[in-house]
Amino acid sequence: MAAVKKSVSVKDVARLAGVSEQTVSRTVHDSPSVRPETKERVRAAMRELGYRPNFAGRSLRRGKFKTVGVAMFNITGTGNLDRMEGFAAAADKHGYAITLTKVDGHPYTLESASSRMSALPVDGMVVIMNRMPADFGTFEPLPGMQTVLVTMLEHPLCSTVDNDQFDCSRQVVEYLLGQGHKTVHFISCPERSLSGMQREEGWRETLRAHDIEPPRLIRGDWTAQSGYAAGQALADDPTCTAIYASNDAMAYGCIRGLESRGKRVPQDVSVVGVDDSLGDIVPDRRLTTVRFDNKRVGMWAVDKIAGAEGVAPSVEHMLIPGVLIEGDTVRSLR
Amino acid sequence: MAAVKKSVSVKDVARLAGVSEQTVSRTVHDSPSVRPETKERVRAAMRELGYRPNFAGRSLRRGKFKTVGVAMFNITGTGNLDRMEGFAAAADKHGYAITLTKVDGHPYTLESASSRMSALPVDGMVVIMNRMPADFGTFEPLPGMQTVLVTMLEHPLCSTVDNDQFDCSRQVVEYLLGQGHKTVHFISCPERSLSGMQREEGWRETLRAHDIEPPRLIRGDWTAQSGYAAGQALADDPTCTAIYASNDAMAYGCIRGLESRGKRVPQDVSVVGVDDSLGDIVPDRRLTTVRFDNKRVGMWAVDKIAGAEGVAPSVEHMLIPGVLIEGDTVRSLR
DNA sequence: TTGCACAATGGCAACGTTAACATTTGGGCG
DNA sequence: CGCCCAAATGTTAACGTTGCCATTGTGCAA
Repeated sequence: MAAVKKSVSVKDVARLAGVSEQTVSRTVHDSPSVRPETKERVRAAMRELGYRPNFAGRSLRRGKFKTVGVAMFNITGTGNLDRMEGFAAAADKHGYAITLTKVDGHPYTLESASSRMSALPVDGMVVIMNRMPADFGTFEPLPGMQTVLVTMLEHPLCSTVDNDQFDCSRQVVEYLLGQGHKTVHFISCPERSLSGMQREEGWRETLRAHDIEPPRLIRGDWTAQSGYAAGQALADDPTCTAIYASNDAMAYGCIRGLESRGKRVPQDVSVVGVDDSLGDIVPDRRLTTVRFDNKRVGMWAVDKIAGAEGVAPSVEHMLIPGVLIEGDTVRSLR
Repeated sequence: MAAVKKSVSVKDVARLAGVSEQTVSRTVHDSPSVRPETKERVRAAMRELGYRPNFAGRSLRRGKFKTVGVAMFNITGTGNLDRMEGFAAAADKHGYAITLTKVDGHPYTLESASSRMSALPVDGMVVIMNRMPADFGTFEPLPGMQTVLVTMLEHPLCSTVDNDQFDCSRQVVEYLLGQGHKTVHFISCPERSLSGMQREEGWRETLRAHDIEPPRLIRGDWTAQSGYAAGQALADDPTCTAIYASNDAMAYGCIRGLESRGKRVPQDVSVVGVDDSLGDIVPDRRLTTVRFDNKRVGMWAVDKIAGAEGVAPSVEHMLIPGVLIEGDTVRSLR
C-alpha cells in the first residue's frame, strides 16, 4: 500500500519509461513523431504512476488558461440556469472550462466584476448585467482580457449579447393587434430591471408605430400576486381586451385576478406573458408567451471568447430573438 | 497610446521601482518586513504598469489553485441554481473560485466526472448526482483530490451531502396523520430519480411505522400534467383525503385535477407538495410544501473542500433537513 | 569601540511544462 | 562506401512566483 506523497510530473514518467521529458510531453500531445512502441511504453508508465498533467505548469508555459470567467451579481435569476447551460456547452465545444464568480453588487459596477476576475485563471470574461452599472459608460476592459457583457445595451469596447427584449414586445403587440385588439395593456416591472424597461419601451414604441396611444401601464414586481392585483384592476376597464405582462408569473396571476372578477380568459380578455416558465406548472392551460433562447445567449458569449484563439478580438453586438408561443389565452376578435 | 504587448510580471515592476523581485512579491502580500515608503513606491510601479499577479506562476509555486470544481451531469435541474448560490457563497468566503463543468452522462459514472476534472486547475471537486452512477460502489477519488458527492447515499471514500429526502417524507406524512387523516396517498416520480425514490421510501416507511399499509401510489413524471391525471384518478377514491406529491408542479396539477372532478382543496382533499417552487407563481393559494435549503447543501460541499486547507481530509456525511411550510391546502380533520 | 540583534532587502532556485533547437540513428541513393 | 535526409529522440531555457537563505544597514548595550 504505497502512499502517494506528491504529484507525479513528466520527469517521473520519463525516468520510469527511460525516455526524455520531451518525449513524454510529445506522447501526451500524441505527436506523430514518436514511435508507436515508445508511445506505448510512455503510456504504460503514465498509467502506472497515475500521471495527470499539471494545469499550472502548462498554463504558465502556454500563457493561456483555456478558461472563461463568468461574473454574476445575482446567481439566482430567471434564465440563468439556461445561460449556464449555454456557457458550459460552448466551453465544452472549445475545450474550455467555466469559472463562476459571484460579485458583490455594492457598488454595482463593471469595475468590481473585472477586478474580481483579474486574479483568476481566465482568458476572458462574461458579465451578466441585470441592472445598469454605475460605470457602464466609462468602463474599460482589462488589457488582454476579452470581455463580453450580457445586456441589450451596446458598449463601445466590449462585445454584448442578450435576448432581444424590444423585438419581444414588438412581436407580442403586433400579434395581439393582428388578432383585432384595439390596444394592448401592459403590466410592467420594477424600474431598475434593464430587460423589463426594454420590454416596456418596445411595447410603447410598437403601439405608437400603429398610432395607438399607449394606455396607462400597471407596475408590478414580477410576482403573481402583483399580477393578480393588476388583473383585478384591469377587469373593470372596458377598453381592456388584451393584456401583455412582463413575465409569466404576473400573466398567470393576472388571469386569476381577472377570473376573480368574473372575466374569462380568453373569451373576455386575452393575456400574453414572457418567459415560458409555466409550461410544466399549470396543467390545464397553455399560456401564450415568448420563449427566449438563453442557452444560445450563453453559447454566443463563450464562443466569442473561446473561439477567438489568437484572432484579433472584435467588438460585436448580438441580439437573439425570442419565439412567440401560441397558447390558449388569446382570442381573435376577427 | 502605448500598446500593451505582453503581461506584466514582478520583474517589470521590480525594475521600475528599483527593488528586487522579492520585495515586489512581499509588497503584494503586504509583508510587514517592507518599509512603508518602499511599499508605496512598489505599489506606484504596479499601478503604472497595470500589474496583475499571474495565476499560473502562483499556483505552480504554491501547488494550490484555490478553486473547487463542480461537475454536473445536468445543469438544468430543480435546486441547481440555489446550490450554485451556495457554492459561490462558500467559495467566496474562503477566497476560492468555482469551476463549472458539464459532464456527458454516457456513461453515467463518477469516473467520467473525475477524469474530466483531473486536467483542470482545481484542488477538490463536487459531483452532483441525480441518478445512480454505474460505478458508485467501486469509485475511488483521484489521489490528492478531495471529492464531495451531492447525494443522500453514503460513500466509503467520499464525503456526501444532500437534502434529507427521507426526513422530508417523514415530516409530511406525520403532519398529515397528525391532522387526523387515516392515510396518505402518494404521487411519485420516474424511478431513475434518486431523490424521488428516497421520498417514496420515506413515505412508505413512515406509514408502516404507524401500522398503515401504504396505498397504491401513482407514478408521475414531475410535470403538472401527470399530477392532473393523478388528481383525477384519486378524486374517485373515497379513502383518499390526503395526497402527498413528489414535487410542487405535480401537487398543483393534482389540485386542478381534483377540482376538475368536483373535489375542493382543502375541504375535501388535502394536498402537500415538495420544492416550494410555486411561491411566486400561483397568486391566490399557498401550497403546503417542504422547502429545502439547497444553498446550504452547496455551501457545505464547498466548505468541506475549501475549509480543509491542509487538514487531513475526513469522510463525512451530511443531511440537511427541509422545512415544512404550512399553506392553504391542508385541512385538519380533528 | 566592538559586538550583536534585528530590520530591510537581495539572490537563487524550484515548481511542471513545452517550444526551439540540437543530436543521434537508420536508410536510401549516387 | 560515403553522403545526405528524415525520423526519432534529447537538451536547454523560459514562463511568473515565492520560500529559503544570504547580505546589508542601523541602533543599542556592553
